[in-house]
Amino acid sequence: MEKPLSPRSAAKRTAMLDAAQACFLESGYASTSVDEVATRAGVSKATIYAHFASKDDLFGAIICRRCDDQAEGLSSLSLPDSSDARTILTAIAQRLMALFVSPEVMGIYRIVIAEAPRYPELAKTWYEAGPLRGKQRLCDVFDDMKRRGLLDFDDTRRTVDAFVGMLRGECFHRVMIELPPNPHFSAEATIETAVNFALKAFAPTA
Amino acid sequence: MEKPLSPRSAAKRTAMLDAAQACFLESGYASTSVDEVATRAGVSKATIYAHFASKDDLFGAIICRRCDDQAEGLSSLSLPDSSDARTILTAIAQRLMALFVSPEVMGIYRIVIAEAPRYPELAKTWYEAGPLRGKQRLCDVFDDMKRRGLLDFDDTRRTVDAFVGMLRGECFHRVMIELPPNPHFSAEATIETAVNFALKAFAPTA
DNA sequence: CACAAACTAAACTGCTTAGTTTAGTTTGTG
DNA sequence: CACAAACTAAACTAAGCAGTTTAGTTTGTG
Repeated sequence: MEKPLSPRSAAKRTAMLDAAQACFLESGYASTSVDEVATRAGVSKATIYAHFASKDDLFGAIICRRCDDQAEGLSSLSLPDSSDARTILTAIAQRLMALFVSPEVMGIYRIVIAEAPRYPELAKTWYEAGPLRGKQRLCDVFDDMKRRGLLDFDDTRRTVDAFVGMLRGECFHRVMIELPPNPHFSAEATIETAVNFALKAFAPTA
Repeated sequence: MEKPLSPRSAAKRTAMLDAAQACFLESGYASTSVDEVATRAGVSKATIYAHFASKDDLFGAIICRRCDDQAEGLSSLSLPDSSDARTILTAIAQRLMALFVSPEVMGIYRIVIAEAPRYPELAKTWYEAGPLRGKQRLCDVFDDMKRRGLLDFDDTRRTVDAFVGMLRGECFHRVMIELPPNPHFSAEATIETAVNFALKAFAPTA
């Protein structure tokens, strides 16, 4: 339903989005000026306003692009074909944790949270394209493990929600507010605790 | 090590901090002007600059005051004197969840996250006075439960971290980015899932 | 090469903001 | 009531910013 868009334009557009994303992640939305974005993108300010109606519109375009990326990234997230619950859960937790603390995902997370009260629809779009879709995929994996007798639990969605939540502890928060890491709460330790926790709670009794 | 401060001054100071906090929580740091704060506090702008060296300084004073409040609030957090693990864990989870989603705590959380990259020491101060101290208190409670044979686990801090993490799931995120609540992930359901999870994993075997 | 679309640098408008200054007023205290 | 500290309203400086305009340049295409 959209643009053929000449190759030259497309390249500029990408450069602008990349630059804007970098600026916003570094300095936040309000503290980033359109001139900065233009300079960083190697583009004139007039060009930015030829592509985007306003600074808000540019912000929206960035979030939407990230949503598309997330959708792609999720479908390529493959898991080991193991029949050991610990192996699978650990692999899931490692991938999730790596995602959560990656600078890009963390940066978007920070900025969406900060701007959510003023851009509720954007926050909604991001949340549904990212965390919600991700959890849906995890539900499929958990259901599959249940079917294979590797785990036993009642409500898949709530179980997955709790499992993912355990990964957002001290370690995650320290990255989020840029505190030095605490070795007692390393990513590995957090993952191990969560997996042990889950195995104890959901090991099949039968 | 500080100021006696006349009662008149102290009242104005409080009014300024209250107004500034409300403004920052509503609109974020960058989007709030000092004039707005002055108007809201019923105070002249000159008075603000008589009390605080800069807008940054004002921001810092707010975070510090919240830290003091948190420290007080935590020590008055009393728990039921029960010998049933479920009762105690549920009470803990309810209090934590109520705290997490309260507008004031949520507002500070959002703003600290958003501004953390630019105010790392403030974020650190806040984190240590709030979440970290809170978890320390929880560790005491968990240790006590272990001593009384109500729970069994290895590493207290990691266990508490995981338990608290489970409360920061879908429900919490929806509040954070102001999405309408999902009945399947109500606060009550989240608490129940987390408590069931913990009881299964940490019920004493002996 | 001619033409149109997309771009550029730079100046410009109009507005907002942090922070200061001034000149005068309120308020508690002796 | 006299005095000093704290306050006030309002004007002011200096800077930054979103967004526009202008006049001219690059670039792919027929």
